[in-house]
Amino acid sequence: MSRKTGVGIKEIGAALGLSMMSVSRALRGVEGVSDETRAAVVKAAKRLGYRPNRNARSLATAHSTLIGISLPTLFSDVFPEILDGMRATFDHAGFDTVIDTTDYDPAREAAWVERMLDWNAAGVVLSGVDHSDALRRRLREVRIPTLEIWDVRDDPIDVCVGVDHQAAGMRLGTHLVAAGYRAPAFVGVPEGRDPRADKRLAGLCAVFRVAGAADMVVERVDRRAAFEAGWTGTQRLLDRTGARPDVICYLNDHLAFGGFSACTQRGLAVPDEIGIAGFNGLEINGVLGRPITTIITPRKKMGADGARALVARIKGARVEPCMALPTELLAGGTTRPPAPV
Amino acid sequence: MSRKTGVGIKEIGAALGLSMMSVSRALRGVEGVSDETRAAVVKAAKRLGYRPNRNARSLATAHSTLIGISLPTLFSDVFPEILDGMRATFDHAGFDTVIDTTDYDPAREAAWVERMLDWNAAGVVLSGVDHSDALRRRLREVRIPTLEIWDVRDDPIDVCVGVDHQAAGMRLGTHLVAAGYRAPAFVGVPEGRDPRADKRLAGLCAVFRVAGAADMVVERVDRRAAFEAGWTGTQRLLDRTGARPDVICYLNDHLAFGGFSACTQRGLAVPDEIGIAGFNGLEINGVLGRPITTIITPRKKMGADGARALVARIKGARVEPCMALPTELLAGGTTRPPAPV
DNA sequence: TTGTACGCGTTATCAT
DNA sequence: ATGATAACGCGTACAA
Repeated sequence: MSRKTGVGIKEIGAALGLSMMSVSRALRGVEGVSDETRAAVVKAAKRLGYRPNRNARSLATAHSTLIGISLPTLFSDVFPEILDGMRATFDHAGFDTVIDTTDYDPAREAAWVERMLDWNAAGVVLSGVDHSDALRRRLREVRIPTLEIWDVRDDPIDVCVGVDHQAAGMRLGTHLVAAGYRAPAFVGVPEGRDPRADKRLAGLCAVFRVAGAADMVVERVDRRAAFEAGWTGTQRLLDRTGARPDVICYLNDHLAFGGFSACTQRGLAVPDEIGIAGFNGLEINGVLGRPITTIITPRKKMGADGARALVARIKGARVEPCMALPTELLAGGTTRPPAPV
Repeated sequence: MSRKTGVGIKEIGAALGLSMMSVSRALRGVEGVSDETRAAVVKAAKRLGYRPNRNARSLATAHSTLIGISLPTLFSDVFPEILDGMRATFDHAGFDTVIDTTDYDPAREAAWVERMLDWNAAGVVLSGVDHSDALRRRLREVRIPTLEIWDVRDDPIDVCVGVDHQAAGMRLGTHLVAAGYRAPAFVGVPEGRDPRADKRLAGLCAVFRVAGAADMVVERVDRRAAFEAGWTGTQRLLDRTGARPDVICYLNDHLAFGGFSACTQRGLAVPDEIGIAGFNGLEINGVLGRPITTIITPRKKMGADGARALVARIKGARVEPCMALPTELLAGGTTRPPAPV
């Protein structure tokens, strides 16, 4: 239609008898305008209710202030917390953030990256570090600053900030082994759906294997609802003939709480008959009489650090390509204390 | 800079000896191109890796496929669920969604609306129906399709889809009064922060007042973390000299669980010594041995219905301006059953 | 069916 | 310090 949108630079210029360029310069705060004309322009812009047209600006400059953030899900507070950490930094630096959720679908993630590129995004944030070669190549080709958050690897697409999930799994496993557990089980989502959880599971398995424990029994539940997934997975696990785990590890604390609830409802004493361990250190843990044994991850700091790194990359600075943040073991009341040495 | 971005319509035309318009028509799927040229164009576009420039398109058409969604917070799963309901519809209709969180700050919401207008957004979604007159006027002035979600009022800015929070509060109150409770308390966030919670509280107060109950005791906690807010608020409430509530209502089920936990830790028997009631019907309720008495809200359906309404408005259709969705009372195990008549 | 001319609002470049 | 001109990539209107 080529319809006019409203008050533009042209109108301001007309009202003041100035060229569009002077107005543009004045508004952007760049050099080359006298203080008085700048003041006049700013005043007129305010009076006329001028609003810059971002599309036109992006078209002219071939870049935008958009940062696209791809998250698998917004449930369970984990990614909202990471987001919380990123947002302040991005806002402060003048970027607009666009969030998309992929529901753990790589195809959706790839499609979303293309859409962001269509918008001339300034940068993108992906969750995790497991992406197809095609996507990795594509992002490097177009040289768009890219942050991979929540997980780490030595060769990120551009920069990554997260925690070492396999190491976290090993750390938890070591603690459980020290407590004398030898028949571990794991309740999570279908394999491949959450690569981070798979890595943590791998870490657990490795430690228990070394300790000569029984093989890890794994129960996978395909549900979005975390508490219910933990509850259902635990019921199914304990219904299995021959499954006699002495400790159950969960994808995260919400699943663990669901599992804890299921165990209690079955009359199993925690931690005497069965141990329960989660992951993340979610806030529900702060109100439980018996805190869940877990690994605390610095989600907010991760978001803040990641955002800072991405902004630096956008500005052309070099930054450490891989930042692994420390985690903390919380020895809760849902597992036995480690045996004294 | 005026730098070229990549392969555009021009390049495709040049490669095929066609005018830009034929290429544009072919790519957009509009009439006026022979099937063979269209096929050739599509093939060439794919081969050359053509990607449309959304900024240019928006600039030319004075509208975009962007839908801006403003949410107060992404914690506690409530808004993620509403979002979940909206997303599928918007995606299917070809819209890109941009999410922003305001942390319950009206100023942030207003600023975000302006940014969306700068991007020529196709429509906006606001949370709740309590917005400043200035914002209401502004949105109506620019005639942008606007959905207000989660709450209802007779005169929305454009359309609203939600539940009647005061009625929900009254419904819960009626149930509690029938169960014999006469000394109510409420634990929530500072007044004005969550207008929906304030309305529910008003509904509760009205019902208890009519029943001749003691004045509602209100404890407000300023915390983002829901479980902990409920826990802390309950401790503070019960530490007050003279506060002897027989039932505590909470802003939502997560706060209620925190409160339940606090009561249990203080040795109070639920529901015999004290009743606990929440709101929303969050999924944690599905794993508790003693489900929390609550009002179940249809959050996913709300999102879906709302998105459909907004898409209809964007397409110029008239729709019912106010859609109030039904809620459901869940008589859980944290309150006494209603006395028999 | 296809092409030409121009505009969308802004910024870059080169002049004055 | 300020202005004129062209360009960003695409779509509309109208002509051929």
